[in-house]
Amino acid sequence: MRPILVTSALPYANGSIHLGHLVEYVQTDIWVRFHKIRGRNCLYFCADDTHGTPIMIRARNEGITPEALVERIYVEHKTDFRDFLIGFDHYHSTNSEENKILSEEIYLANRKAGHIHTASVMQAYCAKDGIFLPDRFIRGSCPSCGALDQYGDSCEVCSATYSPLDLNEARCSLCGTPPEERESEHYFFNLSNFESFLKEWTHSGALQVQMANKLSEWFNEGLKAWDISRDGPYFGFEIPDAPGKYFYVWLDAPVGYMAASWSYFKQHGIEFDRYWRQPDQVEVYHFIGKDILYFHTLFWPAMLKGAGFRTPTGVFAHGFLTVNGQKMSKSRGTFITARSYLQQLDPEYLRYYYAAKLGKGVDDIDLNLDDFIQRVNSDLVGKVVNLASRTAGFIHKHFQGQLSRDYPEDRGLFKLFLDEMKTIAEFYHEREFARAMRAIMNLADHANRYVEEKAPWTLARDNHLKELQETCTVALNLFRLLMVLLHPVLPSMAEKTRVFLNLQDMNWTATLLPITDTVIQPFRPLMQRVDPKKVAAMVAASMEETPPSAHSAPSPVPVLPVATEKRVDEKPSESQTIDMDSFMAVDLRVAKVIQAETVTGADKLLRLVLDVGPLGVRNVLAGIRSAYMPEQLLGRLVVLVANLQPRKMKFGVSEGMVLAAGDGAGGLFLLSADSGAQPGMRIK
RNA sequence: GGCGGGGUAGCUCAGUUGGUUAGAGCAACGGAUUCAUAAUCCGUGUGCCGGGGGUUCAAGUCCCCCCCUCGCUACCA
Repeated sequence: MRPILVTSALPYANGSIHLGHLVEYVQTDIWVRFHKIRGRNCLYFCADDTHGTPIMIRARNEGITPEALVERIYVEHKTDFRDFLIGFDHYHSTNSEENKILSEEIYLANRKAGHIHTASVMQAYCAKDGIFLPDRFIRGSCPSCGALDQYGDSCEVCSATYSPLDLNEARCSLCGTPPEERESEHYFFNLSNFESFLKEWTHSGALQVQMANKLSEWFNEGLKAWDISRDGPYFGFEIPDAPGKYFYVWLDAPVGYMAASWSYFKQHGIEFDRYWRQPDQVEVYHFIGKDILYFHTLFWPAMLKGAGFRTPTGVFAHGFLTVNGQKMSKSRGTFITARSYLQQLDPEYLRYYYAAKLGKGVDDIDLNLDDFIQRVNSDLVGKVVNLASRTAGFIHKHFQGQLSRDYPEDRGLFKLFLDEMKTIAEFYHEREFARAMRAIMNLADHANRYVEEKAPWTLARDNHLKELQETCTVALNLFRLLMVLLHPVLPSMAEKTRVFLNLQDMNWTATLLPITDTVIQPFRPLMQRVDPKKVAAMVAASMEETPPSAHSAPSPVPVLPVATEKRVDEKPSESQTIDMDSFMAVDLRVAKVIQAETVTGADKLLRLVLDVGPLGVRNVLAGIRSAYMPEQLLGRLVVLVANLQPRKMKFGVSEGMVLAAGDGAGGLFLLSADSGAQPGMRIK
């Protein structure tokens, strides 16, 4: 079996770990632990994602350096993960030497291969703060509905999307200064160069079907070049040969997977290239949330491919977390951090509950707190722990902790369990944890039924000691198998079980033999039931916590920054020649603007009513509001594409298109016909 | 607005290529039991399978329309 390398997405070093993040880390950790206890060579890596404007700003607000902030968060994250029993082999940081070296290497290799180009970009710039402002750092009133204090990219009230430069009364959210437009040279990664490779890769079985389908939507829309640079000051790595330009945080974030492993390999004498250059040697899997699919299934494999590295064997996406059926919310107290959870509750409750909900798909999962209490108590305490609790007493009371010399007749239960374990192993491997948990609890029911029917309390009363000892030996053996099965989910309880039963380990080997003729420890509660009061206390405490800053917006998923800046691609598209017929297929006409008006709710459109002579009157929605006032268009002659398929839009049907020149960045210039031309004349 | 995923018992969810009286766990209710962290065991479901049409001998499962919900995406024509 080839070794496997597994990662979870890197949490952003701008905030605390919360229950939404933990879905992914718990899911990955269970999968990794499963493979490990079955003896497979498996390594699990992760790191803090440390770069970008939000980190820089937060550090500035706190009056510390970004490095100091990142270091502090690193310790916090690491502690949270440790306490949730997430067993990384190494937890690293993207702000590391390894990451810098690898990011540069990947960039330079791609540049050498011709996958990088530059282009000019218009962006909002705050002169006072001296930085280019990401969309989320600009606030103003929505140009569409007028709602106050909205982000620069979309309106939370009417859900309109727009450019930050279109906001009314736009202000830098840091200092309140109105931003100015400024041009800057940016570096782009030519994603479209990888289209055929990506199409092949995404259908190679590396992805879940739902994900592959989503990908084909993106392919249909066309792959766009990716803006990978940001202007300084920016907390990140400076781009080689480009002073003042930095890698966009999303460029070096996934490289963090490699950097983390490299750091580990150096300490353990493992060859880096074996893992990252030779796809036939090792399997590489990334666990991610479905929100960052784009980065992991397009940019990331393309970057790796372009730089001559191997690509991932699989990318597994999961859904979002809701709490009590709704988005996590601070006002409802359901935005719960890892730490507030731990202050009240046992991490294994949550690990089990998530396991009981998770499948291989990308569906969202719901943490219903009442269900959580019932489910954990009933399954873990009532069924599993109870099995040991109800039989161990007899073993100590009557046999000084000694199990039967030989494994007794057990109605075939031990064998049944072993057989079922094969199915359950398959479930684990397929990430069908919910099915696995159901199958395990079904076995627990079998075991409890056995105890019920043998009625050891009656055997004790009637002094049938041999049978009593045998019955309890069987029950404890079944309990042990259950705990081996649950080991990936409940590592701490598995360890307590190991001590309790005096076992060498709790591994899941192919040849599990019954334990007999041995002395076990006195039973001690292996898990306390969930106390509803503590759950309530946790919610209450989460309700009191006010958001530390406006920028850590609540989100049900691991949040990483997303590129949203507008960009201008200077590179002319590959122009092919067309024949005369193709050109003549376009029916261009002179048209006269007889009416022009703004469109309510649309900040880029003008509604034009055009006189096209013999063709009648046309209604056209044109995206030219940024350059023209309606009044100045009245009576003007323009060029109309008359046979364009009518387009139904949110604001009505557009029956054609008026031609204008523009580079997408700044100006927009309508074409017109010389005086003397008449509406409806054909242009050719 | 467009695209995609959902909508199945009080709760959380399964339901294979359409085929017998639609399932599981938890909760609830009735009974048993008392070894066990008020745990366990037996028994109990009149669920318009979101609504309405349609195809079919037969539809939760296929087709069309609508409603609700979540996500992505849109001011471009």
